[in-house]
Amino acid sequence: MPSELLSPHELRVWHAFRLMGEEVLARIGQDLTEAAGLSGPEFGVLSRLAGLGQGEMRQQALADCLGWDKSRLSHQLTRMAGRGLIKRHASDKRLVLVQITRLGRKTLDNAMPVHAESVRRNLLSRLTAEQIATIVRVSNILGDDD
Amino acid sequence: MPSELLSPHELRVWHAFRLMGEEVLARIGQDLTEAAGLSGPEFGVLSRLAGLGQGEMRQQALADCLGWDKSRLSHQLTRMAGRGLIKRHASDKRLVLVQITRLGRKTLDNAMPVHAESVRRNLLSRLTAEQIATIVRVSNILGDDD
DNA sequence: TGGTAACGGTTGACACGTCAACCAAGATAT
DNA sequence: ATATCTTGGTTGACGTGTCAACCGTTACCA
Repeated sequence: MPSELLSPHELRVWHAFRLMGEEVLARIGQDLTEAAGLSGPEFGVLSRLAGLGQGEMRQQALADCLGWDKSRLSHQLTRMAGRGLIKRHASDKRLVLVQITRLGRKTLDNAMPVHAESVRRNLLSRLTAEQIATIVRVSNILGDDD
Repeated sequence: MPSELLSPHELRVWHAFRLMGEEVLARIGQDLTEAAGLSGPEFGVLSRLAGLGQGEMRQQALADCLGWDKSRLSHQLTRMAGRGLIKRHASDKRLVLVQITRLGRKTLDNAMPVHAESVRRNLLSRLTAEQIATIVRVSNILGDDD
């Protein structure tokens, strides 16, 4: 049985795991911000909105496909509406439709190639096919709720 | 040459990569908070402080070994001082010593086994030795600045 | 010696996330 | 029909992160 505390080796694995995600995410976020003026979360919202929803979507559905809770999305949308990237308008009285604006669409179109290039440069092109396969398998394993 | 945009497969890899880190980090952070009343960042600060510094350390050194910038650490320490987990006191006139308090030490001692158990349950024990080795190798590759 | 650069740290503004409380509208049960 | 639950969404408070500006102090160089 393992000791109560993490061994040096376990600690190294843990730190490696943490750093891996943080650094890559940060770099891609910076590329996005510098080249397209969009943050990571903003890019996520806009791309789902444009992709799955043809530009218009119920807030609920958007939250589900992002894996976010409603509060997080509501705050994010408030900020993005302030920047003019999306619009909210109530259809029926109790559900809200989120719509990508012309500016949002334009910014997204601009950001997509930047994002693709950054993901390839900072992640995909650095790894072998087997390493990538392991990443995907590990992600599925760790994503299970037990 | 790859198309300008990410292919469905590339997209799957990217999403898998993002989720992997976020979910595990979130779970461990929750375990820590619920069982020991400490957030992830707070745990990081306290454990470095107790480990490398015997409880007392220059702010600079602490930032370096956390991989944080001075501003981030300053904000974090302000909050933690407010909670009574650490104390700041100027030694010489221009550098600040950070010291873990009795409460900080006690909370950390309480949190360490919780942290170890959570890291094992949410990460280490779910993966094979080869998968763990790949993670560490991949982390080193992705950590390089190019 | 005087100017300037580097070091160590703080602060304020703002984006992001989480949690809990709240609210209105429908749906359900009794 | 009234009470209650669920759904969809907002809000406020607070912790976390980043960026840029700022401020003393020391070091270094002309």
